[in-house]
This record gives sequence, structure tokens and C-alpha cells, in this order.
Amino acid sequence: MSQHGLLGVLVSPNVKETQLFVSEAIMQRRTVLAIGRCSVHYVGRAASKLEPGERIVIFKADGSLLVHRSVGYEPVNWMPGGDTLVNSRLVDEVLEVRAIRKRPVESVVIVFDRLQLVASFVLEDSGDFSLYASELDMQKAVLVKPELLENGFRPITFEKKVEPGFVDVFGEDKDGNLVVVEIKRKTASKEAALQLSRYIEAVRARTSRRVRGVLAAPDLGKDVQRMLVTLGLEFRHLDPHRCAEALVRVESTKLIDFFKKA
Amino acid sequence: MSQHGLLGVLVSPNVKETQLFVSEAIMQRRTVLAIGRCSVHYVGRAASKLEPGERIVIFKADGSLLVHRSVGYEPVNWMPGGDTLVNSRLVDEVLEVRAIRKRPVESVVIVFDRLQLVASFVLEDSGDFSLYASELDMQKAVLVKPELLENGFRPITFEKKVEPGFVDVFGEDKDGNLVVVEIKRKTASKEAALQLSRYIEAVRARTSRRVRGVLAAPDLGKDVQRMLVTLGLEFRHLDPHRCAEALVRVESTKLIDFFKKA
DNA sequence: AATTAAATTTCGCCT
DNA sequence: AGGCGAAGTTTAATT
Repeated sequence: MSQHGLLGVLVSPNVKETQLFVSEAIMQRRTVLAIGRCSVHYVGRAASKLEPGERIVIFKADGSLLVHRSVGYEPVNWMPGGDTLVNSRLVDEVLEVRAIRKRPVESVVIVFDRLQLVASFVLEDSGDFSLYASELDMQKAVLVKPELLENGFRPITFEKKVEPGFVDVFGEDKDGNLVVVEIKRKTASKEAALQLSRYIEAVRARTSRRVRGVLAAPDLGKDVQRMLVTLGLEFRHLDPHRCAEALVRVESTKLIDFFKKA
Repeated sequence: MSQHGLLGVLVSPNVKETQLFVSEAIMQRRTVLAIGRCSVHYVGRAASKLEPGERIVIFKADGSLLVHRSVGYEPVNWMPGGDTLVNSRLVDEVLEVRAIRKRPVESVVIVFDRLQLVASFVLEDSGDFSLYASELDMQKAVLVKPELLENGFRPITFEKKVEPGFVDVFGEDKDGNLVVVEIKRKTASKEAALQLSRYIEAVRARTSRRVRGVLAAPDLGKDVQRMLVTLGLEFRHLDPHRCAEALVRVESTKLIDFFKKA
């Protein structure tokens, strides 16, 4: 296993030693943390200017960059990774770090005049990240546990291409009727109802069987219930959290098998 | 001025001293940085699990929290600030940090079993942040420099309510025709064209004068040019960057005066 | 409080 | 490479 962990720390360094430290660390594709007083200029899709102040700056191995202020979940300035090039230099007693990328063409320039803490790392991180109950996960939950939607429901396919777009889940109910299911992980809007209605028409054009349309979501938006009645569609409550629970109870191997045969 | 800057650093601390350090720093509303091996569990609007690995974790003064992996601009886990409560405790030789908030009810639990660097700060940051060339700024740019849109254009109002929605800019051209302008800061879509078309109809219903519709954007989406021709509308190239430049050249005082009389 | 529109949205998937 | 839609989207503005 290659070297990893904390590789170097500078406490209250001067600008010159910081430049040497940072330029080497970035060249070596390490993660660099810099806390200090800086100003930031961004030009690209828009343009922004951040006056001097103390911030946390992170330079990652993929070229991505984050500038964080003392409050707020979102970075005040940033640069996505990928084709971003980062380099640093000394200019008149200050440290200037430039990050530039093309497509879209944009650049972030950070100028430090005082540093409080600078560190570099190689983060060893192979841990899996799994997210449950996205819209896709809700589809899967209905497939592996159809009673979440309705008793006796038997799914046939999912993400099936029908002309106007995609049907989330397609199946049969206990009486043998075709069922088209549109799943939303948030409050379903009128657009969702109209979308489902278009699907239904496309399906009905290809069969003489009775076709039911079910909008499955945790909630219904304003006036959508009325619209569903008008369109001859049904609403079914579907809770993202219960979908997540249903998925957790299924071993991933079984889930993989299910989707292989689906 | 109150105490600020770097308040404490721990290099490769054990879990116990980290818990003491972190709990005190969070209580004092300081910014805390922790780099170490951890796992993360999130439950709330969705649910996620992050297996152990080395990450950068930031706890901010407002309760917000970020977990960053070695690559990628976005945090793998996070918590917005506001009503978030953060606390930490020792559990079986590991450090557990919990962040909980209501509305929406969600929680992030981070478990550290090894730390590489821990630090706390008070970030002194009063520097202004200004962003140029948002869609609103593009409207302003056209108002203070109408020739950005077209020679002889004279703006009358902006964000004027017309029935189907809002008109971005409303004015007259050099021949005295009414001009309705819809501004988009990105590639204009068909929807933008239809939106403008609806505006135009609403305006025409209230006047006998000739009414021109201009869609101003940096670019046109697929087939939108054809749609504009069909709808009898015009396209005008409008560059966000040039709008930003135009705004920079206008002193903020003059801009304020302009909008007061507008 | 709820709905809509924008975001330097990002990110994925499909055409 | 471009377009469409989802996101633990977030955020701000407006009804």
C-alpha cells in the first residue's frame, strides 16, 4: 500500500514557505488544506469578487477546489475537478493560486496574504457510499416489494420506453389489468399527472386491455387530485423512507439477480 | 476586536483528546476541521451509508457540516446550518459526532476511529462577496446600457407584470415600436420562446401599436431559431460577461439612482 | 406556507 | 458532445 495520511503541516507559515509547500503538494496530486486570509476572483460563466477575509480552502487531487467561509453549507467559490489545472506563484509578497479549466472556460484566482494553517494529505478512501430512496430506489423498492404499491400488483418491467418518454413501472394488477405507474419521490405536480396521462394514451393505443394509471408519490400538489380524477388516474401514497427500509431488507445479491432477470 | 485565527491544532491525536477538543470548540461556536478515518450515516429525506475511509470534515459556526472525500467538488455528506445541533461523545474507543436538525428531520452521524489532524479557528471574515452577470444583472446591464440589446433601444420598465407572467424588459425601439424583451443568461430554450410568445399576445391585446418580441440570450437551443421565426419573434445575442463589464463601469450610486426613478 | 424560477447549479444517462 | 431530468438538490423571490 502506498504512503497515505498526513504528509505535512505548517502552522502560521509565511507566504514563501507556503508557496513551496503548496506547489509541491499539488504537483504530487495531494489533498491540500489552507486556512488563511485571502481574496478570490472568479471569471467564467459569471464573474465574482470576494474581498479579503479568513477562509478555509481545499485543493483536491482531481483539481477541484473549494473556498469556504465561516458559515453556510455551500462554498462561496469553487471549481469542479476534471480538466482543472491548478498552479501557484509568489507575487509581491502574496501567494497567488490560479485554477483554470476549459469547457466551460473559467478561472478562480485566490490571493493569500496571511496563512494560519496549511497541510497536505493523501486520503486513503475506498469505502463505498450508498444512497437509499432516490427516485430510482423507489422504483426498485416497488419492484422487490410490489405490495408497497398495492396488494396483488405484479411488476413486469421498469423504465420502459413508451413514446412520450419513460414509464417508471409497468405491471398487472390482481384482476389482470395493465397498470402504468409513475413514481415521484417528492410531492407530485400537475406535470407528473399530465406526463402519466400521456403515457397512458400511448399504452392504450397499443392494447385493447383495460389500462390503469397510478401516480405513486409521498404527496400530491395543489389541485392535482382534481386533475387526476379528470384524467381518470389514481393516486397511491408511497413513502420514500419505507422504500428505503424495504431495500435495506433485501440483500444486494438478490437485488442484482432480480434486475438481471428483469 | 475579539480573538480570532488559529486557536488550536492536534496532530495525530487519540480519540479521547479529540473528543474533548471538539466538544469544547463546537460549544464555543468555532470552526472545526477534522481529517481522519471515519464512517458516516445519514437518515432523513433519504438515507445513506458511507463505509470507513479518510476524509476531511468541517464543522462550521452555524452548525453546518461537510464531509469531503479526496475527489469531487461536492461533499459526500453534509448538513445545512441554521437549526442544526451538533454534539460529540466517546463510544467504545471511537468518537461519534451527531448532527441533528428538524424541518426537515434529518441526522448525520460521523464515527471517527483515527484522527490525523484536528484544528479549531475563529474565522474573521467581513469581506463582501459580489456576483456579476446573473440573469438579474443582465437585465440591469440592458437598462443602463440599452445598446447591448440594440441601437436606439429605450427601456421603459423591467420585470413588468403582464398576464401570463413577467416581462424581463419592456421598451421602445428607434422607430417607436414597442419591444418586449425576454432575457436568459444561458442558452435559450423553446420554453423561453413560448413564454415570450405568450407575453407578446398579452401585450398586443392591450395596444394597437406594433409589438416586437426579442429573446436575448448568449445562445439559442436546438430548433429554437425555427420556432422564433414561426412565432414572429427575434433573437439577439447577449453576453453575460459583457453585461458584467457594463455593470462594473457604472458606479453603484448611479445604478441606485437609476432604479429609484425607474 | 407554498409555488416558481434560478443556480458559476452538479451529475447522470441517453441520444 | 448535447439534451433531458433528478438531486438528501439549495436558495431566493413571490403569491
